Amino acid sequence: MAAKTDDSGPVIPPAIESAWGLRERPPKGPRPGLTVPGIVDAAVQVADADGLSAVSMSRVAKELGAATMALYRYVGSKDELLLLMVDTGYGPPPGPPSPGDGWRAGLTRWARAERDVLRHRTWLLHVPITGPPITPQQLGWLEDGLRCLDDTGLAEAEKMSVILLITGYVRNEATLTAQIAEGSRAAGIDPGELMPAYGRTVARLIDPARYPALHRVLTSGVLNQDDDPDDEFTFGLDRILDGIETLVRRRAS
Amino acid sequence: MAAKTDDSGPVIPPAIESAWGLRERPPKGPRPGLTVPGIVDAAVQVADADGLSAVSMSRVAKELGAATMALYRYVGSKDELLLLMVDTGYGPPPGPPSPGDGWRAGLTRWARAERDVLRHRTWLLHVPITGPPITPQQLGWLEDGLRCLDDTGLAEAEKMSVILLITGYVRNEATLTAQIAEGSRAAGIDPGELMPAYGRTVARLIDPARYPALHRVLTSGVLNQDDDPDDEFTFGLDRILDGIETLVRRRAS
DNA sequence: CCTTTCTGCGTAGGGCGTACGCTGTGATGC
DNA sequence: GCATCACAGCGTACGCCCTACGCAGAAAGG
Repeated sequence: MAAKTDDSGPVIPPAIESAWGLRERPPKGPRPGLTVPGIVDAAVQVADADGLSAVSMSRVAKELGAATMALYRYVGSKDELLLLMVDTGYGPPPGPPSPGDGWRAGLTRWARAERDVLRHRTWLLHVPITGPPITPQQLGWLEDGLRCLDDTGLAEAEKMSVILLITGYVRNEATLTAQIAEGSRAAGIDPGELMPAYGRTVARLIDPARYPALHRVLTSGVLNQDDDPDDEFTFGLDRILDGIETLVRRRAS
Repeated sequence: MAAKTDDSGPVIPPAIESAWGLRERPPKGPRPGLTVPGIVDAAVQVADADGLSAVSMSRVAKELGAATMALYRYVGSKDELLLLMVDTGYGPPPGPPSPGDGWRAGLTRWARAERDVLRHRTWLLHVPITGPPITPQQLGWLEDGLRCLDDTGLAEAEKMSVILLITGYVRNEATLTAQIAEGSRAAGIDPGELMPAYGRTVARLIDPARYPALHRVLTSGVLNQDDDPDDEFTFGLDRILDGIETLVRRRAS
């Protein structure tokens, strides 16, 4: 006669249940010296400071003054810890759209919010994603995105596809931007100098006759001007929103 | 007075130079028993058979009947090997668009070609990308994509952005599709049953009052119908192409 | 034939994640 | 007040990873 009677349905990892507040402390035994949120916070701090590759079980444990294996009383595996790190790393969702805003303004705000998070925590992009969102804040982001489409007349499946489309774009754009920053840091050169250097390298490698279109891009000097990454982001986002607008208009008529 | 006098420009890893055929064998010393393409092919075979995580230097060496450290005479690091694996894994680009086709048909064909590759070699999605494309076939894909936009009147920078937008979409879509397949295999359930199971799990976790839009999606039964992944792919691609079409029209007028 | 230069690769070092089992704690039931 | 027993902490050990280093032997030039 326990409170849990949901034998049906797939098994949820213990750490996920605790993220939803569905886990109470067993009455017996010694008091836990650590907590799941404490461990996750420490891991996030390590990732913020030294990148995702610095996040090892031993490093996180050291940060907490505990032994490596102590963590495994709280998380089932490193992957589980990473899942919780993503939930914490994204932070609270941006909130529902303002009542006056249309769907387009709402989605723009939503997309920029995610981009801002990914810009500050580029390690989020390196966490291997293992499944659809299942943690509270992740689903909160999804919720806030879906709400932007409330008055569009799109089918539920279409709303879902639109949200997936946009979040995919944001992640992709953030990945590319982060790569440039990371690449220039690794090469020890100025960030604004990386793409020109890349252009020169490619120009030296390719045969203009075999790669005419690419050669035209290179000689046009596109890579030499360092454009505001914000403009690049807005360009792609506007293209996608234009495409969605076409669909919304069609559904409205 | 060697043939190489390009001291300017960034350093290209030796393995990349050999991929461009810029490397001749030194006249002295014992004959190499291995070749870079042979090593890369072996690594690709391992990835095809057992996934990217099975690709270790020792595993590849074993496949070739060589010792682990022998590989380091040919590739500078594992990352370099991964870079070459991507080049080989993508295979030859799909070729330039047919003369009669418009840009939209051309890009559709181009996008589907990449999707087909990523569907057969899902490990390509797990290779951490470290920089812009620099290998022959990768640049060939880029070339063929750019050619589709030859007659659109877009600026070179815009063409580049469009190609980035589409390849990003294709990768994202392929990642999601692969995750479903991988997740269902890991959970040991039918692929068509995974999303419904996911829907049931989320429905049990969330409070409908706090997640109204999400709750509406779940109760609409969207996740229960297993739609053709091809339709999902086409939906997103058409939205993006619609958005690009708006831009092309504006540039034409 | 000797020297040079390169290949193959054995050894070893420093990571990593985590299975297993021991020690001690501390609330519960008698 | 005490025995019980589930559980927290964590030390040890295993197997895997990448790769720096240096040595033995092969091939070609002089």
